[in-house]
Parts: sequence; C-alpha cells; structure tokens
Amino acid sequence: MIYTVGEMAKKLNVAPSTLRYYDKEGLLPFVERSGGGIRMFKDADFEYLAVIECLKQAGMVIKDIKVFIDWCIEGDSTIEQRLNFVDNQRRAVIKQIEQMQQTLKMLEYKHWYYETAKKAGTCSVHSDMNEEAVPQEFRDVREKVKGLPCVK
Amino acid sequence: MIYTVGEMAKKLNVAPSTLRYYDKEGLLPFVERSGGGIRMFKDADFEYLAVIECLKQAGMVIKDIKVFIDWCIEGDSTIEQRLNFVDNQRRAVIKQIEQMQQTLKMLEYKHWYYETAKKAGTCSVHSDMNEEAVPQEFRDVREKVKGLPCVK
DNA sequence: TATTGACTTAAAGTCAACTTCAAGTTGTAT
DNA sequence: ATACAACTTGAAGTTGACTTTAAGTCAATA
Repeated sequence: MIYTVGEMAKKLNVAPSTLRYYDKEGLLPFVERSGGGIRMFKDADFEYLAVIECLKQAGMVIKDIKVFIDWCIEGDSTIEQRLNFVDNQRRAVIKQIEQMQQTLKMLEYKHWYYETAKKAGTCSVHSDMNEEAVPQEFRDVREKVKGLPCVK
Repeated sequence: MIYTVGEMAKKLNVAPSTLRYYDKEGLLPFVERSGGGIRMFKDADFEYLAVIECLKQAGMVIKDIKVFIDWCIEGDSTIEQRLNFVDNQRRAVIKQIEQMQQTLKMLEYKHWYYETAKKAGTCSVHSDMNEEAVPQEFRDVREKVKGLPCVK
C-alpha cells in the first residue's frame, strides 16, 4: 500500500506540512518519490513516523533525531554512539516520568482541594481544617503548599 | 528571608530573565517591591515558583497558568472553573505518563538492541536472530519495528 | 484534452518562551 | 561621596517547530 503525503498525514493525524517539514529536516531519508517527484509513503513508514513521534514526545528535538538517523545510515561504526544516545534518552525519560508523577500528585491534591471547597461553597474551609480531615495521601503535599500566597 | 531576582533565580536554577518574563506575563502578582522598585522574593515564593515549574513541565502554557492565577485572585466565585481546569490537567498528565511509559519501553528495547549489537560488533546479528534469543519483554516492540527502514 | 484537487518547492510568517540589549537606577562596600 | 555589581524597563532578537503563501507541477476523472 502506498500513500501520498496527505494520506499519510491523515493516518498520523498531523498536517501534511508537518511531514514535508520533517522531510526537509532530514528525518525521512527513506521516503521514495514517484517519477514526478511525489512522495510515496509505505506502511513501514507509518511505524517509522510513530517512532519519531514517540521520541519527540519524550522531549527529543528534531536535530537530535536527525543525528541519530544519520548514525543509523552510517552503519555499524556508530553502534557505540547510538547505544550512548539511547541510554541518555532512557535516563531522561525516567526522570521525566518521576517528575510527572509528582505533578500528578499535586493535581490530585488540588482536585480534592477544590472538590471540598465546592461542597463548602468557599476555599476558606481549608484554612481552619484540622489535620484529621485531610486524607492521608495529601498531607505532605498540603504541607508544602501551605505558605503559598493564594494558589494552594 | 528575602531574595533578589538573581538570588531566587539561582535557587531555582533558572535565568533571572526568566523570572522577569514570568512577572511581565502576570505569573507573579504576589511578589512585592522595595521602595526603589526591586523585586523582593520570599521563601513562600520559592514553593510557589516550584508549583509553576511543575505545571509547565506538565505541558501547561504560560497563558493558561495566568488564567488559573487570575481565577485564584478572583476568589470563591471561580471554584467550579478551577476544579474543571485541575481535572482536565490531571487527565492530560495521566495520558502523558502512559505515553512516556510506551516511549520508555521502546528505549529499553533499543538499549538491548544496541548492547547486543555492540557485543557482536554489528547490527546484523538482529536480522538472523531467532525469537527465543529475544528477551520476552521486548518481543512485542520488536515485532512493531521489524519492518522499519533502518532505525529499528 | 481540459479541468481540478492534491502535490511540489522556497521563502516568509507565526507562536511560545525565552534571551539579549540599551539606557538608566538602586543599594552596598570602601 | 564614589564606584560598581546587580537591579530596572521596553524593545528587539533568537530558537524550535511548525504553518502559510505563492507560483508552479502532477495525475486521475469527465
């Protein structure tokens, strides 16, 4: 099965211009062209672009992705670099997940905070709430944001 | 304890210009000034900025953070909006964590891929590797990237 | 074969989030 | 009192990741 840039873009739920941009930046050296110069995406390219999407969403910038692809093209002489690269990326993602989980904890606290405030009709229920009324899992977060100006 | 913009920036490990930018964008309405106009950050502002950092790293844009802060200032009449906002944000973060875990899985596969290739001195060990030699946890990822042009 | 919608490129435009610059002010240390 | 590092502002510049525009080409259909 062969797809034009528009068809592949629809499959990936991105704008066609995004794929053209990736191509221009050297991220798609494997995409072949028709005699008239039209890009012909294959099914494997869908998975390939999904991997790129994955790396991007992990916080990798396009230039770094290009570096990695260039190493892949260069062949076995760059295995060490690629191992290194993947390792750094892996560590960065682990760190990011940890941070995200911190953020989630805070948002869950805030969720409880505003649910409670909503029931009471005012945020001031929280200022004279005794420790026991605060669910166990929120006590440490609450302690941290206690002194904040307003955005608890 | 009181800090200047430079001192607080150092504590937060950001550039002073970043804090001035946040201030200009309305993210720091609680930071007071000296008679001469110099920002005076307090200890509570450190926690406050840490929360902002958290929201930012969760993918929230500065304008949205400002909207939230403005709601906080407005008071109890905006509790419902804030609950809604926090809830959406929470859902988005959960989704992001799930995606990150997918990415991590892929990077762990690649880590194994290049470790193995390094030992063998070539990536071609993978093309004629039988299923049993692939660790259980990598088999599904491997299947997905099997047909990829080069960047497996 | 003519039309038409989707493709092509290069170049310019946009947006968020900063950063840098220029010109001037503050406040501490000698 | 004077120097000097760090502060202030507004405005312009930068970077990354696209998006839009303009001018033209391709290829499937009537």
